[in-house]
Amino acid sequence: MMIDIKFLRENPDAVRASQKGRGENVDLVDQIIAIDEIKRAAIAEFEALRQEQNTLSKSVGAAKGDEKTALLANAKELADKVKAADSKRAEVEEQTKQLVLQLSNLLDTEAPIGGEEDFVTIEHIGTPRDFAKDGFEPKDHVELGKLLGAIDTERGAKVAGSRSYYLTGAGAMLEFALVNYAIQSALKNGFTPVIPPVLVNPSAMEGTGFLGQAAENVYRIERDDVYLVGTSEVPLAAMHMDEILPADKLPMRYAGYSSCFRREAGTYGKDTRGIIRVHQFDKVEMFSFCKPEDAKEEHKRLLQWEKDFLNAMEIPYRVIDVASGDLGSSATRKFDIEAWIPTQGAYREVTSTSNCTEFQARRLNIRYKDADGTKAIATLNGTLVAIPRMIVAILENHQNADGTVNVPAALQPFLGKAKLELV
RNA sequence: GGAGGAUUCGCAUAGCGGCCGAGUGCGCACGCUUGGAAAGCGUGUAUAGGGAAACCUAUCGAGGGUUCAAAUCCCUCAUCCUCCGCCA
Repeated sequence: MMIDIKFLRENPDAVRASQKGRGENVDLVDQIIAIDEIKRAAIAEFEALRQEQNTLSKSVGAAKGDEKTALLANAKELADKVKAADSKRAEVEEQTKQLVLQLSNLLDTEAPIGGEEDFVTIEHIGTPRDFAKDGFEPKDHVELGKLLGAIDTERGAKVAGSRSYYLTGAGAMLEFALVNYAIQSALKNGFTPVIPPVLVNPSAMEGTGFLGQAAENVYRIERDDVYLVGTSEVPLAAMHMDEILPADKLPMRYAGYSSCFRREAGTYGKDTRGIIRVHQFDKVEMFSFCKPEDAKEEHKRLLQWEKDFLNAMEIPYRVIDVASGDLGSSATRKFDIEAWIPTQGAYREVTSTSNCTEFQARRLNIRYKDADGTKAIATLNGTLVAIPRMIVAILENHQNADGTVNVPAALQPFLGKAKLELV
């Protein structure tokens, strides 16, 4: 399930409003309410018959002789009825489940309503550099990557097709430095570092909500019925699938480092140059399990840690509150951080944090337990660093007239140098 | 890829057609006992669904089958362990 069916039964208007805000199917709500009633009737009927059968079966065991023969005849007839009622119940339950799975998460009432363009800018941090004042035209990351021997997109395309690349020399070292710095900050903030599987089974994919509208962007290995994850959010969320977590351990925070795979279907014209949009990249992802009542606070914390990272990289950026139509089915609210990319004269998404409330947890059957019993848990995720886009931002923002690039102070200990030199 | 074994309530196990939602030990919680603690004693200790409630229903890796009745019998699948092969 995703939305709590009891909640839906009692607050159908709230669910309708949410679906409408996302630009998704509103009628679904009424279809579900209708079939839910049929389902409950079917359950009641099955259970009544089953109860009768259980009682009768017990008396068969105790009876002897003629009495037993007579009871057996009755019991046989009843068994058929039970079987019929049971398959009816199973059928209706499955139909209900399929419909409920189509519902997206309930929108946060504070999330802006609208499409991709209707985001609200929350703040700007830092000032885009004035290259005119510095007296040179900025080079883009592709050119810088070549001069530094850091990025090789031509050979990437030769070997693996479009949207593929090699990180070499300083580029590869930059990745290691970024990952090490990210993991070190995550450790400070109470995260457990994780290297998760990137090849997962359908239930993990389904549970995290990536087989809905997002399915087009997922690589599937048909022969073995497994998927390549587009983010370590998937294995991190599914890690506790079918588990009950102890309340006193919450929040549980994981920092996953993994490769991410995206088909990028339907983006043919977009970002064809460089490594802004690629089929494979590495990323450090924050993931948190917490009590639903703490989720909003946790979301703010994730956002703050993302900001801390950008600040440490000394890159100007803005924070946006993503609008309802552009949220993804799991998220109730999403904040993106967009870094300033000088050669594009634009802010481009580098990290993103979503509050999924109980949506994923309900589908993955993850709960927590305290003194009062077991309850729904909330999940949240946020990018600490997505390597290629961060490399783009660093190269372009910190370049010098000769093509060398200054290394942000925070990265210098990890990279062992203050400047990337030409090769 | 081939052969065998396993999968039961947090953990370890018992159960091999009805008296089993399930016994025992450990663990855990509460209480008694104690100057305090340990030991001892007692009680409790899954999850989900339906119902206003009493209560009922489901779940012994998953799914199907046999049967009036399945943890127990049969089939399929998954995972783990051991051995063989292959690869590193």
